[in-house]
Amino acid sequence: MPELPEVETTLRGIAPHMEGQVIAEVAVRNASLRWPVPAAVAHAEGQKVVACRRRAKYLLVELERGGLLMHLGMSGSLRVCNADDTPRTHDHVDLVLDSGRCIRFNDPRRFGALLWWDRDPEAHALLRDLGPEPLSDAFSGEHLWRLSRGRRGAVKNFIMDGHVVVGVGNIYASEALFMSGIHPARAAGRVSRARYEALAAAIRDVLAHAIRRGGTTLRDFVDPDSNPGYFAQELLVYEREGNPCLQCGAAIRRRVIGQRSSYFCPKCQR
DNA sequence: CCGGACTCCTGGGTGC
DNA sequence: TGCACCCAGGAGTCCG
Repeated sequence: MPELPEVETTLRGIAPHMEGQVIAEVAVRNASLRWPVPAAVAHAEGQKVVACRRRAKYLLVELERGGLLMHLGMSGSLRVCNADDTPRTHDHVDLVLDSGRCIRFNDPRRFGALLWWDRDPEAHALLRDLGPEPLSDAFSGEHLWRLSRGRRGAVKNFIMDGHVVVGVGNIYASEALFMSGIHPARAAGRVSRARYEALAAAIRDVLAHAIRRGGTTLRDFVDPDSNPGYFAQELLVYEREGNPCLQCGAAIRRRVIGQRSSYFCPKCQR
């Protein structure tokens, strides 16, 4: 899944198929996702898709009245197919369009979500308290620096906290900290303002680059038209434990921080 | 408010 | 081949 670049790639894949189309049917084969898929998703039927958007890693399908909120969790994906294509294992929900095409939600681990909202998705409990988008003007080194004062938790956990900034998942957190020379376990409150400027720039760069490349392909990510992403081979530290740092040659280390694997260069990152 | 642990679930890889 | 075990991209929730 889906870190932010994969979600953005997914959005760009489905939007042209959905916008302006009427949703003929929401076919739920398995409602037990992270939260039970509510019966209210049927309100989408007969409605035209006004726009598809993304907020953090949530996909928003805006209809004339209300809309759908989707999250891909750790293993979810959407693909575009024909409504009469035979469903595969873990194909839990279809958004069938009047065009005869179908947006099919597949999620082996079922950590994903499909919810309904009535008005103003930004006010939804899941979206309300989120931090800025990393590729927006509201995100900066100054923002990170200000929020981090006095915080003693690891900087890696800090930048992965959606209340601070959205969309920085485990892979890109490791990558951005390497790019800015900051040790992932350093206390967030003990990183200087100048280094937060470098970190914010690295977060932007790594996410923007991954989006341009169509998302990472850590294991089996495919975009909605079933093309794989091509970013994985460019990762600098992630899953490179024991391999030489591309900057200094020291062995990359792996360490669990906040229950997640973190990769870093012990010489380049302080 | 903050930080850490736990939780949901399936599947792929590894080692015996 | 079988099986036990470990690990995995998220993030809400609970508890101290």
